[in-house]
Amino acid sequence: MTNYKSSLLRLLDERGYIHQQTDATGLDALAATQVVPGYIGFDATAPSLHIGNLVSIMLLRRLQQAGHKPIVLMGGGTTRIGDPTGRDESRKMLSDETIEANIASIRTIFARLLKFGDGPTDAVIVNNHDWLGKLGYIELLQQVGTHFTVNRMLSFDSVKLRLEREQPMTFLEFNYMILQGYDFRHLSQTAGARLQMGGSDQWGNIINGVELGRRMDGAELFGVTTPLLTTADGAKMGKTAAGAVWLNEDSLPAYDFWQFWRNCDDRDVGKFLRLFTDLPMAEIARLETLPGSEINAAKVVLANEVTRLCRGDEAATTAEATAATTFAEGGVGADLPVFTLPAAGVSILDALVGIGFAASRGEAKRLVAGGGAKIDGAAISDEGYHVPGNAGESRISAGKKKHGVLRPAS
RNA sequence: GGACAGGUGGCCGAGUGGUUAAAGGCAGCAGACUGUAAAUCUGCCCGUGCAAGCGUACGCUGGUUCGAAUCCAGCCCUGUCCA
Repeated sequence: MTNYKSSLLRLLDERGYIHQQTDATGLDALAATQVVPGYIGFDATAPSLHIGNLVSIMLLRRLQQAGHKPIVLMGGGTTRIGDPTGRDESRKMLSDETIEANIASIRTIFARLLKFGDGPTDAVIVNNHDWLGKLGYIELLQQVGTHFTVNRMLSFDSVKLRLEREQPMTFLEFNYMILQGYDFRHLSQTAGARLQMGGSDQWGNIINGVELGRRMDGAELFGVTTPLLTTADGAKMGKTAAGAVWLNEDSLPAYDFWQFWRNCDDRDVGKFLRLFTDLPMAEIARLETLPGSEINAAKVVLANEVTRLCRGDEAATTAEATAATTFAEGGVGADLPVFTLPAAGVSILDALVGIGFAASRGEAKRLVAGGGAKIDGAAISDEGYHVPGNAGESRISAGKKKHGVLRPAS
């Protein structure tokens, strides 16, 4: 399976993007001879995509790098349904305005990672609400409904697991896979799409589209899924203390984004470098085999590269500088969160809450009691400690990784 | 519409009248050890308060009781089977 003719599959294979394919040799042959328009669908449930989506986004980037055409499908229509895959509970219904606003916000990340335009390999964005929204129910049933059997639909994991666990699944959600299948068929007709990609959990949905295209139009469509991205200790990727690792700047500051990568597990460094950076394979091979604590240098490279791609050069440079100052010198970097001290000063508890290191005063107390609260590196063990408002700038820390600046109100 | 089972803290899941802010696990936070890693060990893990305490909390509403997550009634929601 490793002797691919096409640069596309060689690239995807060596960087670890391929989990399953519908027809590896067929796709390989196609990609070796012509430009393949390929798409990935993205939900619009939040105003930003997160790290879990980054594999898919990078996959589109690789597609373009290999000389093919990426199509970004925004799920304006399907988000109104809610993908039941991997979910035990029905998703909350989102208003149309929210969905449209989310789509507008999400688009910004693609602009950084893909080249858009009118050229043959330039990326485009489409919104499936444009066609799904117009679809009549009778029309859908006639055209598409005849190609799906309920027997088969029930056999898909997304449905089967719900039923086995005796969890509710609404008819609305049950239809999700049909609409996603319809998307593929529609894009193959209107945009020449031949390939749909997605996470491994999308396998069933992708297959549906491939088969629907064949049955309705006799089209030869392909599907590729990426491995489910987990961290080395098996947890689902993309969670930090603050929640999901968002790709958009307004959802997660660049410094925190940078820190996420800097703090990754040793064992994930190589995998992440291959998936999320454009560094040459030889360089990655060198970095990931750095022995012992030298691997930290590779993590810095990883953090820099990914931050650069997703947030821009300046964000990466500043974040790295901040980290260097903060951790190596025990100082305060430009990117650290700032809490402005009132003239009268505040209690240590209010300072911790104010800067966002503790969600409540109770939590701040526990932090102090546990010895995790520090000012200028010195542990504060008295929860009644008062931070003076006129003693100059100081560094406040919660644990070893969270640092911030206490700045007097000039 | 009927019969049965169920709805507990971020999640899973114990708990059938008081000692239950609610066992245990997961996730999370902090400390030790380290390399801003992993593993391991320790502590914490609803809010408020220095504290005693107070306020909230076991689907919703009402009731029984000195006292209810636990008993009763009605309602809402979910599952299984039946119509």
